[in-house]
This record gives sequence, C-alpha cells and structure tokens, in this order.
Amino acid sequence: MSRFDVHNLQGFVDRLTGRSLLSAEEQQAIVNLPSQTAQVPANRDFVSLDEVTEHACVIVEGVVGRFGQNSNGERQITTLHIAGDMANLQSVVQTKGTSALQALSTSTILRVPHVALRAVAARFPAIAEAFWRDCMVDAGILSQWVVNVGRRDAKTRIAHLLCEMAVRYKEHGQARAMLFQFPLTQNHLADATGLTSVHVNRTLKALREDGVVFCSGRVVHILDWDGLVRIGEFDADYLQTDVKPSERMRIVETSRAAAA
Amino acid sequence: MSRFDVHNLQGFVDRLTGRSLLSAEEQQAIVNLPSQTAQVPANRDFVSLDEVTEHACVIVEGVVGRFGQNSNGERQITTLHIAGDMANLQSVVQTKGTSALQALSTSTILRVPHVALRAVAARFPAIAEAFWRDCMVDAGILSQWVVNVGRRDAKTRIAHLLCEMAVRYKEHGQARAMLFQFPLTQNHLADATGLTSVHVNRTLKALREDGVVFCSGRVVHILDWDGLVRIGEFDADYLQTDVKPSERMRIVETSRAAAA
DNA sequence: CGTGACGTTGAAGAAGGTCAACCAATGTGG
DNA sequence: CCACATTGGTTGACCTTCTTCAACGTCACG
Repeated sequence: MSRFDVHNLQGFVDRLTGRSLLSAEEQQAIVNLPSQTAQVPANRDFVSLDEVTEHACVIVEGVVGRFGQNSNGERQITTLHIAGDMANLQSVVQTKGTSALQALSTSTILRVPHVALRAVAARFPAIAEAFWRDCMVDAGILSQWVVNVGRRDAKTRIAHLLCEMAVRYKEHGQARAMLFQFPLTQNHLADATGLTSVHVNRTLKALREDGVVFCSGRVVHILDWDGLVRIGEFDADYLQTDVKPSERMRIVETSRAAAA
Repeated sequence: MSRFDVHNLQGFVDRLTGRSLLSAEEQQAIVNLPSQTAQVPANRDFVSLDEVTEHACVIVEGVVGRFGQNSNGERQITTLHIAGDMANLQSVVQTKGTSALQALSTSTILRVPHVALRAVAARFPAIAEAFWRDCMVDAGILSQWVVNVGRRDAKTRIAHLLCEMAVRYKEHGQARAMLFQFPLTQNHLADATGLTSVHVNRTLKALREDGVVFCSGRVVHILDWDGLVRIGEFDADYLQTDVKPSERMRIVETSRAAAA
C-alpha cells in the first residue's frame, strides 16, 4: 500500500471515530487494510445490480449513487455517498448486493477486499460494532428519504436534500454564505428525488427566486440557511454528524478488544 | 421470565438463524434474554419520536409501523414490522431513536432491555453479527421502499407492498390461492405508500377488478400471484427469506464464540 | 466548428389530491 | 332495544402537481 492509500483510509477511520470509540490499535488495523485505488469516470457503474463482488468501496473523492430501478429502467437513487463513506459496508455481512453503485461525478474510490474487512471485524469486535453503527446511520438517512419522496412536495424534497448534503459536507460555519461542491446534474437530482429533470429545473428556479439557494453546475450556494431549513422541513438529528466525544458509543469491553 | 416469553423470543431466534449461523449456546443466550410482554392497542405509539428508550421490542403478534412525519403532521410509514421482527434492533448501537413506532393493529410486543441486548452482543460476537445482518435486511427493504414511492405509480406501489408482505408472512405455498391476515386500514396503506386513502381505495378497486388481489378488512386474498408480481415489478431477492443453510453467513470464528 | 451533454422554457395532459357526501359495521349509553 | 357516535370504506366532481413532449440555448471539447 502506498502512503497515499493509507492516508485515504484515514478519512474512513475519522468517519467511524466520529460516532464510535476505537482504540489506537483498532484504528491502525483499519488504516492498514489492503486497498486498491481506482478512478471511476462519471456515470459509470462500478458495482452492478446483483453482482457478487469481492470488494467494498471507500469513496475518496467525488459523489457516488446507490441505485434501484423500476421495470421501465427508470432509476431511483436511494443513497448518495461522498468522500469518507464506505459505499457498500453492508456487504461485509451480506453476500449478495441488492443495488448498483454508480459514480455521479468522476470519483476516486478505494477497493478493500471483503476478506480483509471480515477478518478485521472478526478480530476486533469493536470494529464490527463501529461498522454496524455506521450502517445504521445510512439506514436512518434511507428512512428520511422514504419520508422525503413519500410525503413532501418537489420544493421541500429538493430543499431537504440540499440541507442534508450541506450538513454531510460540513462546509457550513453556522448560518449563511455557504458554498459547497456538489457535482450532480439535474438529471441526477431527479433520480434522487423521484421527480423528472424538467421539474427539478423549475423547482430549482423557484428556490433561486426565493433567494434561498443557488445551484449552478457543480456548486451549491446557500444564501439563506434558515430559509432552506424551513422550506425543506429539515432537522439534522438523524445524520448524527455532531456526536460529542462523551456520547460516542462502545458496547464491547475495551480490555477485551485491546487484548485481541 | 415465563415460559410464554421464552417461547416468543424463540421466534426472534428463528428469524436470525434463517440467515446467520449461531451455536446452540448463542441461541440459548438470546432465548434467555430478560423480557416483558406488553399489549398495545391499535393506533397507539409505543415508542415516540426522539424518545430515549431503554428497551428494544420484538413483535410477537400484530403489525407495527415505523413512522416519519412531515411538518404538516402527515405521517409516512417507513417500515412495517410483523411477528418475529425486532422493531428497533438498531437501538442496540444507537442511543437516540429517529422515528416513532406505532401498533397498526392490536399487538403483542416483548420489551427487551438494551443493557441486556448490548451485553449479549458484546459477549458473543456472532450474535452482534447476526443482529447487524438482520438490520441490513431491514435496510434493504427500506431501500426498496425508496424506489417504490419514488419511481412507481399507485398500482405498482400497492402491488409491490402486498407482494412483499406475502413473502414476509411466508403464507404462500407457491403460486395461487394465497391468503393472509393483514390488519391494516386503507389509511395505513396510504401512509405506507405515500398516497391518500382515497386513492388507495380506488387502486385497490382496480386491482380487484383485474382479478389479482382482494383486500377486505383484515385479510388479503391473492388470486393471481404471478399477475401481482408482474404488476408490482416484484423480485423477492432483497428480502433474503430463503437463504439456504449452506449460504448462511458467519464471519467470526466458531471456536472463539463457543469459548466465550 | 460540429457534436453531445446539460440546462431552460412553453404547452398540453395525466396521475393523484382535495373536498364532500354517503354507507355499513360496530360500539355505547340510556 | 334503540338513538347516536365513531371508524373505515366507497364514490363523484373538481383541482393541483407533476409529467410528457418538444423545442431551443449554451457551454465544453475534440
């Protein structure tokens, strides 16, 4: 493994330790996982539907979508993954994948062999626990998406999505003048919100005219955070991005994991 | 614990061992978990939003919905839980709940203290693994629901939901003459599919006139399974209900868990 | 300087929502 | 045993939101 790869897995460790308590040894065990860097061009599937893959993927750069599909071939993005996410962590405990992964922008991913992930999860129960916890945050996001597409109108849906991504990117100081890279096309936004790209276009225009957010090409510029939160009915709790150190969980004993 | 309670936790163990390999000792450890039976009347929340609860709940009888909500108070069911499910298993690794649980019909639940669940998961890594895996099946269902409400029309949505429940109830021999208890009102179906109860009513009528399924009060009668599957664009893979014994997973070593 | 991807806009139409009425079944108190 | 209320299902008329289709603009890139 190159130093470059090691550095990138550190991003994934940081993600985990934001919510879980891991010893230095455990953290090191994750950083030391074997991995292989790959570049994926935009709109390319790198895990296809029902594929039995041998690797899980950490996103280093770019945005990745998890896709479901109806029988007309219309796709629905069920989750967006950004840098630091392990896009298919659940495959550690599941053999069959149930959805495709596609790079939405040119992305850099790290492929980590399942066999290595399973070994480290088996050896260090606290790592398995941290993986599980991270999967549960993803499930919470999924749950919010069901509410989003099921019970919110177009404007609210898109505002909610933008709020979610703003918090996940953590590139907002507190309230205003927020700006982040979000290289999705309006077609991608449509697939994520269950709308058509035409209606996404009109809705973005409406949000722009409301003066709350401006989306242009690859950048989202939030002009009125409070307004966007209100329109999007957004409450960041479910993202668990700001778990205080004292509230980070560990159910397995420290002594035991350290001894392993 | 009464024998009655023990018997009910066995249903949960059966659910787990359908996908995961657990030793006799591990299974016994789950069966021996302390628990408390409770009856919940229909339409009563028994875990409210953002509640910090000390218990997880196994459903023994009835149907339970996990709810999200928009700012108008319109509710969206994000998951349905039936007998054998642990409705909030994820709370083992998460302190804060993110959604409410409501009994949709009169239900019997078993409350199992978090502290006991965490202890057993910490002591037996294979149990933690089985819990994690079960959570991932729930997440797969959630993922399908996003596709369902996002990219399918009313008829397809409802047909898909009915297919899913038929498989989860496993009360279908193979193809036809299928009948199962499903004590939801049309209002509940509306909350689950992101429609209004009026439109659910019309859609059920259309499905009835197509001769594929007949829903009456508390019973679903599937007249044409293949037809319903076609209309619902249903593929049961994601439910992982029929995992062959040889394909059931265990990543932690057997020896180690047995020695614990 | 053509070609393709993406964004923008208008006009027409369909899917589903809203409102309102009514019915059947069930339960409850007098 | 009946008046009455409640809950859930059914139906019609009308309206809103979003989709569909189609055209055109613009920018990047070979």
